[in-house]
Amino acid sequence: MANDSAQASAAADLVETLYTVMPIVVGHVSDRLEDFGMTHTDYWALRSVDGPMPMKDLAQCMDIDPSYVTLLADRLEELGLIERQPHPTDRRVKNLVLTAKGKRFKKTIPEKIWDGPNTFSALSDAERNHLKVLLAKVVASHGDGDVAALPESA
Amino acid sequence: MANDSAQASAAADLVETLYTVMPIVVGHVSDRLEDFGMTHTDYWALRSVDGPMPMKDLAQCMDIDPSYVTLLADRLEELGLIERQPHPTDRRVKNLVLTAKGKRFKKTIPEKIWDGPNTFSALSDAERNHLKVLLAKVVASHGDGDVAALPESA
DNA sequence: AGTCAATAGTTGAATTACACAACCTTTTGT
DNA sequence: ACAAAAGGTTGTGTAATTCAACTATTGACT
Repeated sequence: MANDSAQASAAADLVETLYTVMPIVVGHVSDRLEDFGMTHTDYWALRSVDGPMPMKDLAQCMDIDPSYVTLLADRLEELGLIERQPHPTDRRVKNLVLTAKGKRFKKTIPEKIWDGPNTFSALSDAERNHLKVLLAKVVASHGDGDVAALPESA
Repeated sequence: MANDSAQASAAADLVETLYTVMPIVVGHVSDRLEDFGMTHTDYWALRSVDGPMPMKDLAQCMDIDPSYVTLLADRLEELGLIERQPHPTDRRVKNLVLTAKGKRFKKTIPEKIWDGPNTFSALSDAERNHLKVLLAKVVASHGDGDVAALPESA
C-alpha cells in the first residue's frame, strides 16, 4: 500500500466498477425472482432463514428494522415458504421456519436463477471463485458480527 | 457445459458475497458524501457528466427515467457543481456541464471518500486491481449486447 | 409554408422500500 | 407484585424512483 492518494484513487476506480456491476446482477436476480412473485429482498430474507429463527434475529442479521421483518415474513408466509411458529418457552417470540415447500424452493432456486448463460458466464470457474474470495476478504475485514450471521453454504 | 448445477451454485454463492459487500460500500460512500450534502446517486450522476451532455443522454447512460435526471440535475446545480447550458442548435436540449467548482470537486472527491482506512484496506494494491479487473470483465461481457442471450456456441 | 408527429425537459401523482414511533403482550428483575 | 425491558405488529412518514400528463421545440411530409 504505497501512498494514500493512489490507494484512494484505486478504491474509487474499483467502486465505479462495482457500482456498474451491481445493477446488472440485481436486475438479473430480480427478473428471475419476479416469476415467483418475490423481490430480491424477500429472497435475501429467505436465504437467511434456516432452522427455527426468532424474527428479531433475522432483523439483526439483515440489519433492518424489526417492523420490516414483519412485512417480509408476511410475504414469505403468503408464498407458503416459511411459517411463524410459537417459541417453545417464550410466548413473545415467533420462530420462522422453512416449510417443506420452502426447503425445496431454497434448494432449487439458485439453479433457477443462475442456470444457463448469465451475468457471470464470462468468468471461468476459477475466476468466479477468486472474485468471491476477494469480496469475502472485504467483508471479513469489515468484520463485526454480521459475517458470523451468514449461514454456511454447501 | 460442464455441469450447470455447480456453476449455478457458484454464481449464487458469489452473489451472496456481492450482496454482503454492497451495503458496506454504499454505506461508506453515503456517509462521506453526506458531508457534502449529496447522495451516492448524485455522485454517480456527477461522475457521468463531463463534457457538455444532454440530459437525455445522462438518463440513458444511467438507465433512469428522464424525469429523475431533472431532479438530480437540480440538486447538483444547487450545489454549484454543474450547469444547464442551452444546446447550440437545438433549443429543446439542455446540456449539462461541470462548473469550475464541479471539476475541482470531481477531482478531489475520490480521495475524500477513500482516504484513510476504508472498506478496501484489507486488500493489497494487486488484489484491489485484480478485483476490479474481474468485475470489469463481467461488465464487459454484459455490455457486449446479447451475449447473455446467446447459446454457448463455443 | 403548414400541419402533425416525435423529442427534450419539467411537473405532479403514484409506487416501493424501508425506518421510526406508538402500542400490546409477555417476560424478567427486584 | 410491579416496573422495566423485549418481541412483534400496526400505522405513519420519508426518500428514491417511475409513470403519466404537459409545454416548448424540432423534423417530416405534403
